Amino acid sequence: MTPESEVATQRVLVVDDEKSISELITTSLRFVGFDVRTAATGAEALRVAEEFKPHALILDVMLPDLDGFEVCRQLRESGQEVGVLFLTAKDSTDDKIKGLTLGGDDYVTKPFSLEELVARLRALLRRTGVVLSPIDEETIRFADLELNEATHEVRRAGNMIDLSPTEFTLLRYLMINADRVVSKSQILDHVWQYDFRGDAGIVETYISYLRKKIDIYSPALIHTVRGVGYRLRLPAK
Amino acid sequence: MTPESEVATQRVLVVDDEKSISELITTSLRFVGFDVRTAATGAEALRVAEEFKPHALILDVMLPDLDGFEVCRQLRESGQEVGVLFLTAKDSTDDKIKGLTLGGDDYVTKPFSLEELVARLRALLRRTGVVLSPIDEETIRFADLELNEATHEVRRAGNMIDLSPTEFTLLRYLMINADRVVSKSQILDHVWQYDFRGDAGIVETYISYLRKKIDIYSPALIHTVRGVGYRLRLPAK
DNA sequence: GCCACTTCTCAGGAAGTTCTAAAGTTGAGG
DNA sequence: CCTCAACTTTAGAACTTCCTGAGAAGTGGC
Repeated sequence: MTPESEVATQRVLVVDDEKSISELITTSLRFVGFDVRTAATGAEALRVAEEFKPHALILDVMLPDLDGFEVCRQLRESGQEVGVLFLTAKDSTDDKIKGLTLGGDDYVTKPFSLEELVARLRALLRRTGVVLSPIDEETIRFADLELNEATHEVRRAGNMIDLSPTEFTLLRYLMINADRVVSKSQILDHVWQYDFRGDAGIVETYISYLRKKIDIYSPALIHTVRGVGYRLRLPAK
Repeated sequence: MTPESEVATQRVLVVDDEKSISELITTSLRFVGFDVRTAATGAEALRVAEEFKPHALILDVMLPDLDGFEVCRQLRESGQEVGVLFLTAKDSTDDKIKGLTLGGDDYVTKPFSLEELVARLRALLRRTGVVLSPIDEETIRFADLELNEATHEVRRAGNMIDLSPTEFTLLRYLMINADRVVSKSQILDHVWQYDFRGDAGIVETYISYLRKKIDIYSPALIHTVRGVGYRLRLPAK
């Protein structure tokens, strides 16, 4: 993730009772320029929201007191217009999760990758009309590469390219950091789920997959900087 | 490393229980103009940080009491906005060496070279918005030579030059000390990892590599000062 | 319940880097 | 202008990093 100059600051309230999770999210969001507050319970969330007036909530559905949906309901009842990104367990069979996207809300399952979370949050803010920064575009471009957040479509020189979810997230991370060298551990930290226990070797494998899909066109855009990391760049003059 | 006139002084807290390491770092950082304090334990780090209000921490993850992550957590909890450069063992199998590069933080593995450490620290301060000195640029220039930290690109008269990691670090050291004579042992102490056991002859070899890459253009910039060391300079008129 | 797809691990080999050692060259002092 | 130490350059051995293919394991669709 990269520091960006936001035109104005978007406020996000993070609600989770697991300290490690809420810290992870807070740190990342602050770094990419959000104004963040946290709450550990539903009651606290309602209290903080009242005076903080967040543009969006990141809300764990499992809270010690009220559940996430109830927090959301009460908030809306009190007239606050706010998009909500729910955090749910992967195997959640909760029916309530369904239909979330109808209301403009969205959900992300735990464990998530930080790139994914931030991308979803941005999409949510876009949908709910809170667009304060020019980086909140639906399409990211670099050279003849195009990546669309909304449709998950990727094109090189106009040709559609089919990517798996991980490949997509990795490419987006490279594109957001175009021209800069990113190390394998940075990639691992941002693109892979936070509970991934393997080593950075997997990044090499995925770079190889990506190259086979996007660098069969020339010029090659994904470059290795030996001993340092990878870099998306146009060939030097 | 060389004393530089900083516009204002950046405060760095070094936390490591190995005295030799923390002294090595402290001496180097002081010399390049940082205001440095040290702590040997996590508890001490928290105490010192409270009143010293450092801009950045250099923090060993292995401490006798709290570990580095815990120190970092408690510090952030207390509202201190501070970038952290973690020091970790190279072969660390610790699961926690995950997510270290989030939030603008970074890590360096032991053993490190001092140039590498200082470069990373500067990059970190740049990212976290503490830029007090003109040396904190992403591009260093001397004559028609350009070295970019973020892209790892080196150019001479606009031509891209491909350098290995050691060559890159050596050239950066010469450029930071442009016009000054640096001895072979100074180079060895700063550019090579602190546990390097070979002799200074290696510096001659790398100077030779570097010349073949950057001084094929004229005028030559790397000059030998017999019996003293090397010096980057433009020919006298 | 089978098939397609994705994720991840592993291992062999290719490529690049580091370092030593030894031979060649330079230059300053006598 | 001879000599010797200081420096330069080269070669190559040892090592590290990176790339890629193959396959196991897991997941989801139909």
